[in-house]
Amino acid sequence: MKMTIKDVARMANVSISTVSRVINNSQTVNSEIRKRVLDVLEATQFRPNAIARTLVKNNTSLIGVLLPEIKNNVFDNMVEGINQVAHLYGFDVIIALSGGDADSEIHYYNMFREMQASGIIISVDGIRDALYALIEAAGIPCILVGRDFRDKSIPSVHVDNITAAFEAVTYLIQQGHQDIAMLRGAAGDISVGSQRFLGYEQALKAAHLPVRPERVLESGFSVEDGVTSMRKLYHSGPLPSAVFCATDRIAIGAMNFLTENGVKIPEQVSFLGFDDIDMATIIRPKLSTVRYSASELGMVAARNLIKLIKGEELAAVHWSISHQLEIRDSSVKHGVS
Amino acid sequence: MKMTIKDVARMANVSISTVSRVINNSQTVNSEIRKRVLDVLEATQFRPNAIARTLVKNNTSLIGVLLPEIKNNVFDNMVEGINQVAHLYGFDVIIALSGGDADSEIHYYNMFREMQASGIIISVDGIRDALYALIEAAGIPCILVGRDFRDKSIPSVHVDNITAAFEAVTYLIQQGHQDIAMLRGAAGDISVGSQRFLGYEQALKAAHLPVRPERVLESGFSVEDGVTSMRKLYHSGPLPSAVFCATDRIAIGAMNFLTENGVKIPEQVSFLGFDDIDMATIIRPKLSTVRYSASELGMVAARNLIKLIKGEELAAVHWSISHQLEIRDSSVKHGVS
DNA sequence: CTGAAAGCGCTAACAC
DNA sequence: GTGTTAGCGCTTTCAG
Repeated sequence: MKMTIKDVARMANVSISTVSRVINNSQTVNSEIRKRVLDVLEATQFRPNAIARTLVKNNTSLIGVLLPEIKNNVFDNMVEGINQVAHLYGFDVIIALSGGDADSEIHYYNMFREMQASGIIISVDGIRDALYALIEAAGIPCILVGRDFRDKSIPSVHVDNITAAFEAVTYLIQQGHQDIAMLRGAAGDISVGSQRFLGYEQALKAAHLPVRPERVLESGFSVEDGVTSMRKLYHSGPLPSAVFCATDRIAIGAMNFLTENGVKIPEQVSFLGFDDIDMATIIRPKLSTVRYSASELGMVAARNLIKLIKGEELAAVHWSISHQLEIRDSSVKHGVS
Repeated sequence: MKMTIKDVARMANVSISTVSRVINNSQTVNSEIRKRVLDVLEATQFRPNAIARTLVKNNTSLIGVLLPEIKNNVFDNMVEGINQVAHLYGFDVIIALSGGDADSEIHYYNMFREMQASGIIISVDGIRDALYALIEAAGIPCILVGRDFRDKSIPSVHVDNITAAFEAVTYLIQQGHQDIAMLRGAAGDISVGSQRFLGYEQALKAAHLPVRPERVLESGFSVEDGVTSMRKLYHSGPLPSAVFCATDRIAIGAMNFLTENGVKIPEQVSFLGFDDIDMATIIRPKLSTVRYSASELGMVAARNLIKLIKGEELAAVHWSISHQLEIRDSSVKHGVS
């Protein structure tokens, strides 16, 4: 069943180089012979061994994408963006899922490397030292996506989380809210949640409002985490008048919890999320949120990775893509009912 | 930057075979020499070229997974299942996204093949003839996931869509509903939507209820498609008392449309979905649906693929995994308010 | 226990 | 325009 060029050559009564030439269209071949080869190729459904080809040509047209998970909508759109521009330039993209596990990240990074991938796009919430060192040591074109990695030297594409969060919270303040809680994601100084928290903090300070620790809840980034955090907040005293959430998923969980406990949204509590996932417009009330284009994130990453692969000069090392406030039904002026 | 075993050998003052032996632990090497090599390996962060290794060993431990998209929650859980058992057996899994495009499917299938993947898992809504022929010709271990492919000879894993839909609609009938509409997905005899429609039809017939074409709406499988279909139904006369949807996403769109038009769910119209995606429990009312484990789908697929790869005998060619009705808040007895 | 050498399937000089 | 041949980087006999 498994054939080689040699087999094809024998069947078509030509040399292996001739077969290689017609497969790759690399040189003109006598049209009659060419046809003979083509026929065998068709009849046998032969496919050249890319492994062998890669070995001699010493380059692939493969882009590896390393993701923690795909449950998150954002990744899906991002991959779509990557796919789109990669295909434009003739690159194939393959994806590996790390599950957020550090060992797995290293494992798959090395797998891409061993597969001789031309470039790698990594989306991690916070990059760990070991991976970081590996990327630098390996020297394969690589772009980080997601968080603001401006403190690092590896190129990255991201949303300006701090500014976006600052603007979101400032909007809430302008709407008259003074007691604004934040449901941030995981703690630690490496995560998206931390950057969005920074923006929250700056906005409050700019408005001379106190940052009260008891109004800042730490958790994961999931719907369930939103429920948990909100439950804590709910049982710890009077409700804030607005809640800023590090992700839409957190916001959705939190809103569900409140609704089930008879709290009216947005009349009693306003909500603002981040990411603008599909669900944001599906739930009721529709979620006000910070929108950005995840597919643009992917496209910018892919485009620059390809430049890197081709050895072209990069215009910058870190790119941020734009964001907008998308005000919908989960937030209103303070005091409105 | 890019090194070979040769470089390592030179640096450690040994032969390349010795280096290979310590990398692969394939033969005992004098512990002192071994250490010398290990040190160089560590210092240089050297990684062997998997391409070359694969070429000589003529096998990879790679499983390729071909998906139409990842936006759909079901795929995410499925991949998780695949990952889990693949890792158990020492396989790496890589994913490619076809976007549902026929050419892309063939392209990526061939890519996996050229990469010498040991096996391939393909999730397609309906498999097209060209791909099918290719799979048969290529002779690489392959498993289809998703639809019921019992009419085909390529092994498959799936939910028994017909039976599940039959049971779902029968439940609705037992609840007193007589006028039950169906929002099926895409038409054509190859899709999941068609099988679920078959179950709907059988249930009505078994209860001696008429299958009225004007109560069956065709569309895609998305939330937006649900809105569109429901709008049509809404403007075409009296509302049915219950609606069975081919996917949860359709159901969610349809429910949103109705809610926005002042229709009470489930008091006026009961809803039943299919898939039990995350959103089903997040929206209000919580969606009654047919539940199955997508990760089980993935696990069964991976397990059997690995058997195929190892040349072991398969207990069957087609497996269906179990399903349950998950009754929540979107459906009630007919006439209850 | 270690090194030399053959060869995996393919491409790309290089001859003819 | 076609065939012969030398590797690509690695593993694996086969000698020593």
